[in-house]
Amino acid sequence: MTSTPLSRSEAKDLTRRKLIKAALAILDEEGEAGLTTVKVAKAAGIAQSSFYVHFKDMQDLLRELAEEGGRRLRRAMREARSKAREAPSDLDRHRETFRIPLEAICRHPELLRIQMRAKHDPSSSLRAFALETSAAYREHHAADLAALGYTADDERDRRRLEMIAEGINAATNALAMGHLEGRYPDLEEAADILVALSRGALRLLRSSAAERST
Amino acid sequence: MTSTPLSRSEAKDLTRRKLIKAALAILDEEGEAGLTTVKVAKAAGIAQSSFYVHFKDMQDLLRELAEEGGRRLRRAMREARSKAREAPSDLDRHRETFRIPLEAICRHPELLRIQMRAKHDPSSSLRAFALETSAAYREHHAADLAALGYTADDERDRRRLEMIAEGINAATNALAMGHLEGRYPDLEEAADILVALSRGALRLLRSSAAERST
DNA sequence: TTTTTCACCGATAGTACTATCGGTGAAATT
DNA sequence: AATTTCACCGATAGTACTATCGGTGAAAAA
Repeated sequence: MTSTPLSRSEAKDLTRRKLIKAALAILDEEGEAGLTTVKVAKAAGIAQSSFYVHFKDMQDLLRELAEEGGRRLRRAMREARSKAREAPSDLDRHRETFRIPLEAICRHPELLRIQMRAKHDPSSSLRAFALETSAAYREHHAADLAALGYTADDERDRRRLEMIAEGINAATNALAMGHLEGRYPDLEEAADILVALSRGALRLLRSSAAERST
Repeated sequence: MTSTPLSRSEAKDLTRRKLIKAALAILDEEGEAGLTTVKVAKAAGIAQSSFYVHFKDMQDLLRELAEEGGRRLRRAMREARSKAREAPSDLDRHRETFRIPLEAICRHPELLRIQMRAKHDPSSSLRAFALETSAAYREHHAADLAALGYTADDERDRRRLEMIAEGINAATNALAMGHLEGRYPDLEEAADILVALSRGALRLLRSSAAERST
């Protein structure tokens, strides 16, 4: 065992991280309603009153959580994009566009669970964050589809592209959750379905583009 | 104005319905966390303690709400099926399969909001109901797709059909919510997208069926 | 008419959580 | 070595909600 001659600030930072980690676990297991200073402090191994040494109140902790979540998400989206670019063919690139987020969700399912919950809960402190995240991911995906060659020239096509992105996102989340619940054991099959779904939608864009050029 | 010589049982039933209605409104506006006997009773115009004349506790009211919701949903699914059958062509039938639920959601968006929230909230008393509802709707939609001629013979195709149904359902909900939020003003466009999405997925089933018969 | 029933009331005990307080000891500074 | 700082502690006042109590008056039953 290594001895632990922690400086005061190091020790404080460690406790703070413990609080955040504990909050995340409780948030996932019991939801925002079950998240109390009593439980978080106990799980982090400190007194309830000491919670306030680190955060002004629970809102403050949740704000921090949202900021960290946002940072992680932006990093993940950047990485996903550069990874997908490595794919040799258009087909592979299209497929990677779905495989990567599916795997990301399965690596940290609690983040999606928390986000999906907050998105629809008007009382949630994380709601604004969840809505922003959703919008960011929708735009990201719309850009991905556009990068595959389905450029949207007019207002209507841009809206369509966004609808497709939103629909496909929702389907991605649903299938990932289904996988985690054990209903769809093979993640590759889920990716197949998503590719097929988006193919159908993109065919719509292509056909309307062809119509226009007639 | 008609005079109101209500019998005792009629008056009680009226109060009960007022409580349920108030609970639904609060559930939609503030979420399950904001649902208290104080607020529900006040909104229904009775004393907080009188809440217990009608329900054992809040769980009891939520159970009643879930049962009523279940009854409504089953009725709506029956009606949707018979309505879709009226469509003259296969194409129209396919489109109606999406138009009908989209319109149903927009008629009572609070029901979907409450359900989506409960589905992901482990602390929710309505969670079991939300999960059942989800599963029922998934099966319903899978049956709809099968009725369009995409019969699933083996295990793999059955699972695929279910994944498609789940994905399309999620997309339907997402687009309906987007419409309600004002992002997608035209519900017909949303239906177009959903038809296109499902077309793509069903093409996958058809191609694998063709492959098998080679 | 007399008696019983019961939906509703106000009061209140009990429970859970928040947020602040002064006190303590060890780390950091002087 | 003396002093200051501060992360943490236990205690507790304040707040919000739950669930039960006995009381009341009007409807229903006798």
